[in-house]
Amino acid sequence: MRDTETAEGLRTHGYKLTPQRLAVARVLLEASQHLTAAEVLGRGQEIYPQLGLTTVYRTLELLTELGFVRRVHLEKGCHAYAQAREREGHHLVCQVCHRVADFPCTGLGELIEETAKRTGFAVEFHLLELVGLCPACQ
Amino acid sequence: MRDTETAEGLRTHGYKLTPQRLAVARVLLEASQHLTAAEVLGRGQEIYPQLGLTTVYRTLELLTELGFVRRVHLEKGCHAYAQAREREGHHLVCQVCHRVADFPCTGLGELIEETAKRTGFAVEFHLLELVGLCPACQ
DNA sequence: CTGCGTGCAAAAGCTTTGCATTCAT
DNA sequence: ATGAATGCAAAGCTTTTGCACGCAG
Repeated sequence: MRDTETAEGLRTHGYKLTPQRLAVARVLLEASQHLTAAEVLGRGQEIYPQLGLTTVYRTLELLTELGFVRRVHLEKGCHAYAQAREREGHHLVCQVCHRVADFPCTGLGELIEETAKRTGFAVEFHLLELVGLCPACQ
Repeated sequence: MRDTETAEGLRTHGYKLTPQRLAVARVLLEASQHLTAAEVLGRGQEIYPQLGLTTVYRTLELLTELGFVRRVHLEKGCHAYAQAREREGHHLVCQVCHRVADFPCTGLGELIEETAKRTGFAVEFHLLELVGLCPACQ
C-alpha cells in the first residue's frame, strides 16, 4: 500500500495526519488521470464527506511541496494534479477527447543530460507532452 | 519582416486587419519570453495605447487558432502565450527566477516517431520542458 | 454601407485569505 | 493543553460575456 508512504512523508516532515489529507492523497493515488481541484474534492468527499475545497487546495500545495504530487498542464483550464509516480512526466494528450495517457520513454535521459551540460542548467525534472490525436479520435 | 505573415494569415482567413491585432501579433513576435495576457496588454499599449484587455484575449485566441501563437504552460499561473516559431516547444524553466529559455533539441524526433508508432497516437506537436535551476540561481 | 471588431462594464470561474472553531498530538 | 489544520465566507485574480459604438473592407 502506498498510502503509508504519503503518511510517512507527512509525519517525518512534521505535518499532522488528518483524514482530509489522507483522503486527498488517496484520491490522487487511485486516479488514473490527472484531476482538477474540483474533481479531487468530489472524489475526496466520497471518502470523507466533510472535506472542503479550501483544504483540497492547501493539501495539494503541501503534497506538491513534498514531491508526492505534480502539477500537470493541459491546453485548456490548465490546472490539474496527478500523483508524482516518478520524477518524470510523459504524457500523450489528445486534442479532441482530452484524455491523457502516460507512456514509457527511453533514451530521453541522455538527451537531457547533454542539454544540461551544454546550458549549465541543473535539471530537476522534465515534462514531455505529445499533443495530437489518440487512436479513437483520429 | 514577419508581421506580413500574420497579416497575410488574417486576411486569407477573412479576418479584418486592425491595429489592435497587429499590435498583439507584433508584441509576441518581438518577445523573447512567454508573455501572459496582461503582459501582452502592457506592451501592446506601447504600440497602440487604446488597446483593451478583452481584445488581447480575443486576439490571442484567434492567433492561436490560426497557429501563429501557442499557449505555453508554466508551473505557476500557467497561462502564457508565445509566438509559434516552430511546431515544437523546448523550454528550460528555472524554478527560482521563473525565466524560460529555449534550447535546440536534436534526436527527439525519432523518439517521438517511435512512440507514435507504438501507441497509435497521431502526434501534432510536442512540448519538452526541463525544470530546474538556471546557472544564475544555483 | 454593413457587419465585424472593439472597449467598457459586469459576470463568471478558479484560487487564496481571514478568522473562529476543531482536532491531532 | 496547544498550536496546527479545517471550513466557511469573503476577497482577489484571471478570463469570458453582453451590448452599443466605431471602423475596416
